[in-house]
Amino acid sequence: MSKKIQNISVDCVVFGYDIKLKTLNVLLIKRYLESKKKKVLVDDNVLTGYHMYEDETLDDTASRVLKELTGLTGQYKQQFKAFGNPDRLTGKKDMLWIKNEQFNQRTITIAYYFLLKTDDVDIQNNQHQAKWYSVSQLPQLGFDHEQIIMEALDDLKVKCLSEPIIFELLPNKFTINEVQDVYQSILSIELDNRNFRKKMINKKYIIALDEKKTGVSKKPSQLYMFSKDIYLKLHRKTYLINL
Amino acid sequence: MSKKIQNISVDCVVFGYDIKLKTLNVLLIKRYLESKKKKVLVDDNVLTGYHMYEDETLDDTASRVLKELTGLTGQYKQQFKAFGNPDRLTGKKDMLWIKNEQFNQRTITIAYYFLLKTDDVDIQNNQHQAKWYSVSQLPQLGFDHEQIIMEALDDLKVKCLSEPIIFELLPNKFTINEVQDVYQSILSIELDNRNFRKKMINKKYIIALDEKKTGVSKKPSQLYMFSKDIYLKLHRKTYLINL
DNA sequence: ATTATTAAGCGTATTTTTAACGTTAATAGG
DNA sequence: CCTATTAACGTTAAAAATACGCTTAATAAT
Repeated sequence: MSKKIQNISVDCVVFGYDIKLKTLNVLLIKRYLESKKKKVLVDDNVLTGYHMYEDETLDDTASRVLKELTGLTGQYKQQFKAFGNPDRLTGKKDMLWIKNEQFNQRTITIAYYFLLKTDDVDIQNNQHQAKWYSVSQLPQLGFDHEQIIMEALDDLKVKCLSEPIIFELLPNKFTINEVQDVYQSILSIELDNRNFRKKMINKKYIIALDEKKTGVSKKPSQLYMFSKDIYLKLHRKTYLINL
Repeated sequence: MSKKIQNISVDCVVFGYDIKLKTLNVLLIKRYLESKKKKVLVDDNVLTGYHMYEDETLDDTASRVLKELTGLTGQYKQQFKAFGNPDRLTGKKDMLWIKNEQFNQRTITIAYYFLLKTDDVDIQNNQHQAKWYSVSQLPQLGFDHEQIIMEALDDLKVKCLSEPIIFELLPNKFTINEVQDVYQSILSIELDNRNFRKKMINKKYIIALDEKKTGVSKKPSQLYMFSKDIYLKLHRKTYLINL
């Protein structure tokens, strides 16, 4: 077993999109304070994160965090920022009693976010009591984790406008309106359905299937899939100065 | 004096724009290997970076690196990625002799880039023998520093298209053609001068001065300045899905 | 069975932006 | 005074974004 690196951790913002409720969520766990003498439940929530091992890459550590939390592997992940203010772990007054036992050293955390579907996570049988929270209604958060989530969301907002990562949040087969809903959830805006639809259908890498989605809505809706192959073939970067 | 954190460093990619040569450059120093017994000059170049101190923020450390290297403070800086592969410091064979003395521990580095003008740095009286190298003709680089520079450049390419950071590389008063040259240097592309000029002049935050630049070229050229105030007032983000 | 409701989907006019390229203007140097 | 050179203005056509009217096919209510 490889050695833990004590002062470096990887924290993961696990974004999960709920296709039925049309909400972007974050997976959070309850926080415990542990010292040699006692273990106390704190009344707030935190991201999951682990310390790095000596022989791991940063990406490895992030993947390990996700796997232990959700059982999932191979999901889209993105390192977006390192956090390391000296007071980031000791901001709260209720933690002073434990300060010298657990937090006698600075911890720098490298923050990642993951993109997946809430449906893919079995939230019931979960040792960490993990729960989904809508990004628009976050509960009380521990440490600097609210800041970390907000900066993850900012990065996601920028990135989803220029890269097709939105499809990481949807099933393989989706309707145009479902894509629109994802954008609206992430960006907190309203889009014109007719113009959005036109734009999407014109993309060569959005492929109409011989299949319709029935039952859910009034009129059955056309199903599409995203072809990463076609996207990659067509997209050598075009530079558009847009200040 | 505060304690050094042994396994966390901040490496800085110092981008300097040379307005006369129209090149984007990186400031590099010669690499030395130091052990208790000897100090040897290695035949390659590296970025500057220091270990963090216990009471510093990451931004503080980055600013300290730049100040010690160039004497400058308050320059534009951007944290862009953390690097931490287990083998990142020990890739080269010539370093095996020193491996167990200096590099017995993993070092994670948080990488920043800075934007400034080559003119602002006094390269002559420099204790580190720092030198500018064009990003298109980089010399032999130590560790994983070539990768770090390339990823910094990638980030800069993306960011300069959506934020007005280009002006960090230019003097307060500049011509439209000088702005175009910066874009061309960073992006390695050619732009149509007439269309570029039109686009720039139409921006409300690009302000024509009562002054012309003479002597350098044939026809005297109009000088402009960038107003950050106006930019910030006008720019609530507009969302343009551009996949 | 008929009708109202609702989400899906098509179409068209207007404005804005991009892209391609022709032309004129002001200087330095001979 | 002529020429080379860089600055700067202008025109046009194509493409993209925006705004908005209208039809269609299902389900739910009467």
